[in-house]
Amino acid sequence: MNADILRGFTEAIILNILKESDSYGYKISRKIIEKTDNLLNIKDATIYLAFKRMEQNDLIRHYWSDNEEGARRKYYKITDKGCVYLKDKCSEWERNKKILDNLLGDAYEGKI
Amino acid sequence: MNADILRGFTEAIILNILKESDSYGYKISRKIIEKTDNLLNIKDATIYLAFKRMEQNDLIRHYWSDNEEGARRKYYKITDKGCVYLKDKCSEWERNKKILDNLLGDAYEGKI
DNA sequence: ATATATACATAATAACATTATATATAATTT
DNA sequence: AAATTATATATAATGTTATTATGTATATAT
Repeated sequence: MNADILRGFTEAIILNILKESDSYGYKISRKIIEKTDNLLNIKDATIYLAFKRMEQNDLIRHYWSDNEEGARRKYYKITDKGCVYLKDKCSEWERNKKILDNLLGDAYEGKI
Repeated sequence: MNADILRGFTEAIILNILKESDSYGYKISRKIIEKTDNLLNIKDATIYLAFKRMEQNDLIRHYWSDNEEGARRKYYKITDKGCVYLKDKCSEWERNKKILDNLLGDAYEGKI
């Protein structure tokens, strides 16, 4: 449940969810838990902070939902810049996987 | 060259090198650069800070080299506890790889 | 003689995730 | 009806770790 390895990738995780469809904090939080079978639980505060950073960097933009009933929801939409960022981050992830696999490679005899 | 994804894994990288043979800061630094073909350059200060933390947690122990000529070297040796820690970190890495692959999986069409 | 490589160390800074806390509404349970 | 839980957003305080900057010292190469 330690999310430290994912440091720096919270934004990419969120962006990849937003690429499928616009969404909002609470739902994204639940989706990550569901998608990872409860192995990764990114905290609400982490997500809202990431939203803030990403909107400042124009990776996402928000709008408020117009539903009268139910609690208000702040929806986010990925921007073109966000798509590029996501693609770059995926490349970075592939590269980093190779690097760390290489550096830890021979420590594996007897995996999980 | 961004080492942020490796945050939390600097210690495992060092321990894996120490598992092969006792070594010291400068040499480990060079070895990581060499092993990753210059893709990962963990800074000296990062390594020495990691040494400090790991020695406090009894993952490694040091001794000074007795060579009269040449600059003095502080060698480090992995402990049993360090071996266990390394093994755990490798499991964690395998687990985290699956999680992030899962979460970024469909953003891949068109890898590096 | 000077520059570069080797070698260690610490303080200051930056970045990001978590915890704690606050607010508010809707739905469910007792 | 009251209390609890789920839904929903937000910020301040804290903790961890990596980097940059800086300092010291010796050995080697130019």
